[in-house]
Amino acid sequence: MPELPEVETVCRSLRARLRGQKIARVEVRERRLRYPVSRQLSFRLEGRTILEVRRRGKYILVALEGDQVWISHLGMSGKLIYVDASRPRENHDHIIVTLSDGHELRYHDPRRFGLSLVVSEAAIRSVPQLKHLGPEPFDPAFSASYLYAVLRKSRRRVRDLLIDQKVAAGLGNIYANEVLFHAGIRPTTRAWRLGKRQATTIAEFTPLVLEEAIRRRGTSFSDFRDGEDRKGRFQNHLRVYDREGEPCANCSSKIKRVALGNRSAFYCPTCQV
DNA sequence: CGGTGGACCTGCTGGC
DNA sequence: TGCCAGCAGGTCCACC
Repeated sequence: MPELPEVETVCRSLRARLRGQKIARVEVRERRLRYPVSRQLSFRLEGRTILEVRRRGKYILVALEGDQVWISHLGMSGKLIYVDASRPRENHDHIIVTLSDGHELRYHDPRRFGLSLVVSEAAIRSVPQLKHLGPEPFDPAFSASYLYAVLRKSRRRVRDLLIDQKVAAGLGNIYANEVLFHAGIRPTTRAWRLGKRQATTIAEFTPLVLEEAIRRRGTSFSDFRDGEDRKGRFQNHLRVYDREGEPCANCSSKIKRVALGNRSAFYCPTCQV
């Protein structure tokens, strides 16, 4: 569910709420996430003060005093929400963090595809899930020449390449499809067939689309909520994703859907070649 | 190494 | 109304 814009929205909405707070207590009610939650999670978090909240790809990093970082991934259906402690607990509230101001931070994830672990700052580089992440789309390293070099040597479909976290950290199926619409390229196109100009267009549109989605606080179909449990609004501005049969905003052709691997790709048959 | 398909989960929707 | 298949924003692994 949550791709870069959604994770960034969660981080921004939590940042001011969490900074400076002390973690009073951590209750793990369900350890069976994508990876089992360590029995030492509570011990490593309790008593520490939160310094900052940051993001890497689709991972949320909460830095704590004492050189510890609490890393969360929301999988497909996860939420990390800051709520009043009096609010009733819900099914699938797997981790409850009690804060010094009387609020709780709740990790909620029906499908349990997420992750939650604590490491030292120095160990972030060696966390298996993080160490192969590619450049952030807002980083200068995500340049036209970088992307062209990656595209030209791959026989994969361009949509598959763009959602590979080694290529661009944080891009997922929604935004890969949206970027390709703006670039005028079909998601099914083999990457090596694209030229420098097309690589440049993709490299330029990627941060623009993501920035626009962040401005609208992410895409909420059913699950996604920000750190205060509010929906995003970008679902109303999608050009192709989940719009099969609807008219293209540019040319009114019907948007098409194709299955690529196990997941859907969407495109305008007229605007995307 | 690259590509494909399935597995991990729950919940919602649409067709019959 | 009820049941069931299909599908969902992510990631990893086995297999060819």
